Amino acid sequence: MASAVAARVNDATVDLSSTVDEDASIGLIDISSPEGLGVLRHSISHIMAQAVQGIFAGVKVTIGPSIEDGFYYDFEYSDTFTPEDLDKIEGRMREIVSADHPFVRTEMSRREAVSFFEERNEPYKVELINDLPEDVTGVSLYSQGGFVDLCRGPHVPSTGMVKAFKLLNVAGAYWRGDENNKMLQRIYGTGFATQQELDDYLKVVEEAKKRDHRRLGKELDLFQMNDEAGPGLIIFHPKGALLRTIIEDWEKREHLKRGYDIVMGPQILKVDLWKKSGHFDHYRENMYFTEVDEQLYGIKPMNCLAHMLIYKSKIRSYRDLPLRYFELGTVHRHEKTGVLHGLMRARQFTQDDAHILCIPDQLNAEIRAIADFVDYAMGVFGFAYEVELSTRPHDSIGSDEDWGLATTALELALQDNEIAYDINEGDGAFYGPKIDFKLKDALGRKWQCATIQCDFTLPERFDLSYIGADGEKHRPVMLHRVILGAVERFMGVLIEHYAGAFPVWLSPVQASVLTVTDKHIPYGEEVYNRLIEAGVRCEKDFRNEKLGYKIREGQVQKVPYMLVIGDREVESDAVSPRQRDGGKNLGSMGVDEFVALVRGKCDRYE
RNA sequence: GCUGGCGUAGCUCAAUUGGUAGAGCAGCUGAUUUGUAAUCAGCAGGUCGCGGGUUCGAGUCCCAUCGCCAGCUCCA
Repeated sequence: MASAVAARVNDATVDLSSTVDEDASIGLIDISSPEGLGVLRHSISHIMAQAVQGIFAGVKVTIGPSIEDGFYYDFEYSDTFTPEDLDKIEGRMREIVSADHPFVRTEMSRREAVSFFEERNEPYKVELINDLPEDVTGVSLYSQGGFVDLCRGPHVPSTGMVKAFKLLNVAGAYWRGDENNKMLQRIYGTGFATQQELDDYLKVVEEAKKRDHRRLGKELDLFQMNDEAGPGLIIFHPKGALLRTIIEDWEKREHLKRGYDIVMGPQILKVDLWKKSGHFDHYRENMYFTEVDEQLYGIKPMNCLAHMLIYKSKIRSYRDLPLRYFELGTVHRHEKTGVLHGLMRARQFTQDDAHILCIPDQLNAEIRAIADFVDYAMGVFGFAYEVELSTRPHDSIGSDEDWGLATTALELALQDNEIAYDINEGDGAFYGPKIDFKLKDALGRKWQCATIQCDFTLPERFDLSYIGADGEKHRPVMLHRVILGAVERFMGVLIEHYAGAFPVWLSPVQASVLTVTDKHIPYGEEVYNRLIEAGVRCEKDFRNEKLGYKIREGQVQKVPYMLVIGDREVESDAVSPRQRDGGKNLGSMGVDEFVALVRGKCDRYE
């Protein structure tokens, strides 16, 4: 702990929700450690609050925690903060830092604290104290340079500890995260132990912007969103549609390998069926409807209904189960405009959806098989993922017994597969618990892709049954599950993950044939045709441009291989592939050899 | 949906205090025939998101609307 960035922390133990610890311990903490960094950022947020109140009269403070990549503080203020204001605030913060005010902890009884903040006209702080559990008798306050804040701590010893910080942006946020509450102004910032780390972080953020899938989607000519078509609707261009086709073909093969049946349902179904399923009552706000011949139809926001009808189309025996119905199901959901986000959150999208109907005894094996499938898929596409188990929410239907059974089934399957998971209390679907698999995108956002959900409701509502060995009717259990989630969202995550430079098997264009001069066009044409015939996804660039120009364009378009065709290639009936990654020239090889090279990169996924 | 910001050529961006819209790239034409990340020249391209208003005059100011971006909320 001799490091220059080590800081003494006045108190690392007292919690606001506990009674005051009279002998608050003095700890040591390294502000370059994750915990220490959180403390540092929290201290910076206090400094920011001090600066804001020093500059703008009448600002009321609320809360200001550290978060994953920095910190924020929420303020109530009559005017709105501008980017110029952020500069001003930053300037004032630097003054506070140079003054090196100590952070001083004091303790008060609840009553004292309430009157203290009432006097200072800080109603949000008063509310926070009043909402503490009844058994809390005292609270802690921290002050630095005359600014006092209700806070459980800990903090760094003094403002001078702060070496590197930056305010990033201002945005709205509801008081206590409730949209019925007043909207506050949230100032985001970040801080690090050293300036170098801050600079590195800002560079990463900049880098991440460059791989934003919406930007790359345009640059690589994959898709567009169009005002005239409508918000949240994706129009796939040839290369995007090809990428999607490659993914969907992979899906179909993999599902058939695993004993799924491919099915297809209609896009619209009579409204009565949606009433029967419960969607009309629970999900109407997000549905589109259409009326034909005085009959109201619901445009499907989910694919389950047709699958229910397929199951019901004849009497099922226990010998038939499990039945696994798979559909690349296109759904429409009327998402609020503010949540739309390129491919990641659209109003029309296609799920790699399946419904598995099985005997309760088969549940464990089915869930484990799905978890294996997900793990395999993530490996194939090159992703790490996290797993969460979401349990019963307050607003839910079904018996305690069913919930217990289903939750246990999910949990046991995870344990049997030795998968680490977090519990997400109360975040299940209203009809059953679920396992969520989450991927991280380039900006560190987590996206739910795969999910496995138990459902007792639909089999009940549709009165599904099978004839057991005992000759009696029994109710099957149902699993909803997706592997990649929505194909569109998965493509968005893929684009950002690979920054558009897809592996060969996914690249919509695997190779581009480039001629050096016009006289090489006939041989170039021949090579191009042979490649197309061999199934290599190929483009040709026979324009009258210098080679360097065409190479550059191929690199910008992230084509895995560029085949330069000049005198040498014509004479030897060969190609000389240039590799996208690293720009390495692979040397002269026959066309067949190159085809084998490309196929070798794709085979294992077929 | 909420708060804030932003909408100018296919793309990325300019346009003093309101005074007739400009550049680079891409596109087209021509010259050039070129060996691993941008050859040169010329041409063309915009109802400044859409609709109102203020003004002698609006890309610029005001109102409304649509869309996009960030965050919040939501995410059966």
